[in-house]
Amino acid sequence: MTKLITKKRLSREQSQAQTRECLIQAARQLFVQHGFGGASIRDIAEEAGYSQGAFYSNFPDKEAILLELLRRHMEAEVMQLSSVFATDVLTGDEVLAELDAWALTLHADGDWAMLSIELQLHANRSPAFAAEYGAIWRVHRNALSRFIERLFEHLALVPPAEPGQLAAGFIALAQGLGLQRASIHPDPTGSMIMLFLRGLIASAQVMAK
Amino acid sequence: MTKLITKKRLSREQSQAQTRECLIQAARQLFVQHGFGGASIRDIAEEAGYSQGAFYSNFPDKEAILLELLRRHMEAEVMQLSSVFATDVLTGDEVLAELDAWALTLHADGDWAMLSIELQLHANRSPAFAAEYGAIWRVHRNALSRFIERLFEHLALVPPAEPGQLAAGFIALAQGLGLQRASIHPDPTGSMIMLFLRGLIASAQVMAK
Amino acid sequence: MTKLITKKRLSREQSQAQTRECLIQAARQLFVQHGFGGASIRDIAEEAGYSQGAFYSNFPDKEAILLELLRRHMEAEVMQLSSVFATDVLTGDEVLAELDAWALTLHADGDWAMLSIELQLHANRSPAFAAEYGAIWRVHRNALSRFIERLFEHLALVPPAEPGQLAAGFIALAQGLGLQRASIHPDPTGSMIMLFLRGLIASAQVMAK
Amino acid sequence: MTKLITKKRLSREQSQAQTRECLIQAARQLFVQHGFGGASIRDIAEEAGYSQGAFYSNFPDKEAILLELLRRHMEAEVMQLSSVFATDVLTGDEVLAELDAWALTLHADGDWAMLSIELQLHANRSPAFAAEYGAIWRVHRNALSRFIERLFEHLALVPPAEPGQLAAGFIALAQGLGLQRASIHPDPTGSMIMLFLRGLIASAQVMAK
DNA sequence: TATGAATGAGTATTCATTCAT
DNA sequence: AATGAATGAATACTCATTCAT
Repeated sequence: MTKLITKKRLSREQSQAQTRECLIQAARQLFVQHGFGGASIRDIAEEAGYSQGAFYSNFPDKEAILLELLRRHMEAEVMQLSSVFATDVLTGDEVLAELDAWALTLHADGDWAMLSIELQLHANRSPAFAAEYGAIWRVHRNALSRFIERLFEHLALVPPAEPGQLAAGFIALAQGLGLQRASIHPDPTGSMIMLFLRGLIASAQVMAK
Repeated sequence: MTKLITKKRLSREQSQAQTRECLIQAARQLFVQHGFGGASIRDIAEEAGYSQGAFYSNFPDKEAILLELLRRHMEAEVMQLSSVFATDVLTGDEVLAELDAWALTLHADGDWAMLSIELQLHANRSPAFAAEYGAIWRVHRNALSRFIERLFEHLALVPPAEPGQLAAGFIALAQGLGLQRASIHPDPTGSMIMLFLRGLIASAQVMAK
Repeated sequence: MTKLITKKRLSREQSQAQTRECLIQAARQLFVQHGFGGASIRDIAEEAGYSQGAFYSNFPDKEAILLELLRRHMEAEVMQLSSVFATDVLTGDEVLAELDAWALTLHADGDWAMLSIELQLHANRSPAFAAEYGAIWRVHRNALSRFIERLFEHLALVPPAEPGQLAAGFIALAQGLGLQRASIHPDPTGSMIMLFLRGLIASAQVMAK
Repeated sequence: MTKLITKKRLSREQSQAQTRECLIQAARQLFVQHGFGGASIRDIAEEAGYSQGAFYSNFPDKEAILLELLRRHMEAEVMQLSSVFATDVLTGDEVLAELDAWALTLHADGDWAMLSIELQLHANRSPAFAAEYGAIWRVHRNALSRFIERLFEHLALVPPAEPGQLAAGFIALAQGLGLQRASIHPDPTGSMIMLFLRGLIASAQVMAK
């Protein structure tokens, strides 16, 4: 997102918020395209239509803008999942339908897949970043985990493994497919995830009364 | 692996092979630790105990050593898979046991997961590299794909999707789990993969006679 | 020219202009002394009293500073020639006197000869540079060419060859003499040029009415 | 010139002489194409079909092969000029015809023009090289100088300047035109030189009896 | 707040040269 | 005499970061 040239006078705060926003969107785009290491602050600032100095007026360093992106994604993700939880009474088929929709969502936001991998990789290397990242990741996994739990309850089946582990597995699958999608071939991320999920359901045992 | 200071005289060829080997192992280690972009040739050469020039006497550029690592891993992988194919008469259960062993292998080589992701990411960004990488990747997937095909034949089941796609799915899962393992928690990649595989088997239809 | 340490506060623009100027003069000196290939950016920056980064804040690459030097010389050259054209009514002898003065000017700027050769050599090897260089060179030759044309008109003589070719010949002579001057012996470039010019005049035919 | 693969056994000396010759021709070609600084020893050795070590078995360093090229050119040049002097009785017109032929020779050996400039430039920068180069250059100029002297004697004219200076002027002109020829336009070096020479003749005074 | 010139440490890569074979 | 792996210093160029304006 490039700097908007507007005639309306913005208050100081509004104007700063706009600068921040432009920088964040530019960073997002460039991290996705070239990775965290491959995107330079100069390029981010330029893409946003500002100077390098503007970057440092808004963020202490390069890592900070990556964390901001993570924070934003988490917010979106949480909202999405909680909207699924909103309607509490669902049949097993309805839940699967919801999941289908969620899987397609993953597919749609192709950018996020790459960004998510950048985040993960950076966490693997920067302990400071790992702490913040880990916390957010756990929230994400727990949400997915509770979802899976509920799904099996609805179906009156015993999950074939601890729900937390299944959740981690699905996140891994989504990340791995995202990694491939960019280069290998246009692949059906969504349907792949559903395929594995249906497999898990098929192999689950009926719950003991 | 640092340069070995040996008193034994090595022949020319042996000495060169040693240098090459040291550089490759140093590169492997540093690529895993800091990523392709994060590992400098200076560091690789230093870690190996040689000068930067020694690197360029052995490899045309930085990408070349990454490809060499890929080539080596593939050789190992292919040997491993073909050893499973060696004994032709296996019951369904025997094949699953073999697979269990194979899945544990994946887990053992923890480094490879990270390296594999570096490879994939670099391919996503360097078209020249992507060409070479893609070729090797396809070989890998096809080997796995034929394996899956055989497995379902043995079990007299119809695979729930095209074997090539299932293969890609398992590779994605392994990569994604590897990505998590380094930072999140020590998790049982192998058993996760078996879990999904058993699910697929459970959801497959019996083959029509 | 080394960085001037001044106590006076300079405005932003003035300070940048000073940096640029120091770099240009340092580059000029080192290109003359060691050639384009032999002068490193590190040396240029150091000679100017700045960091290498300062160079790249002011010029996109090494070629750019060479072009800047060319541009500057051309401006000076064009101003000089146009001042000769200024007074329109000149007798043949007066024109020759003007030329004598101009030829001595060539001699004065001893450095330029070497720089001019560096420029030409670099153009012979870098097609990108050749394009820019060629354009400026043609302007130079055309100015000289028109001058020669006018001179022969004044003298009512037919030039013994196309003025453009004669201009190229004089430039070649000046460059060749410059090349020798640095090492062989201190020789009077100016008078040599006049000698050849008077020869051409002597061998020219009287213009038909 | 690439290594010749011959079945005939060469004596040790012959074989070394062949290696030397190949290296010299390869160096000649690459110095012309890329300049002295731009041609690497690795490239020269490779072009000749040998290893870098072979270069150092035959020449102490890079400058040595440049000097060897100079020495060879001098031999050729001296032979050429002395063949012109061979026939002692020539009319003025015959001498001009000879000169025409000589001028065309200059044109033909386009390579030498560039090499000559490389030589001159390197002499301007390396005092050690300059000493050797200067000696050879003076021989060349003196030969040309005596030639010009004789020409004017034949024509019974007083040369318009010291013959040594005229000789230097013609060499400069030839070098300058050579410099331009590579990049600017296909130009008539030979005829340009004759044009200037005829001019000098036209402007010369008849010799006092 | 935002600018962007300047810094200094870093990058991949090249090269003349050495030396054990 | 010829090889070519290895060296060490140099090269053009990039980048996150600082700071006077």
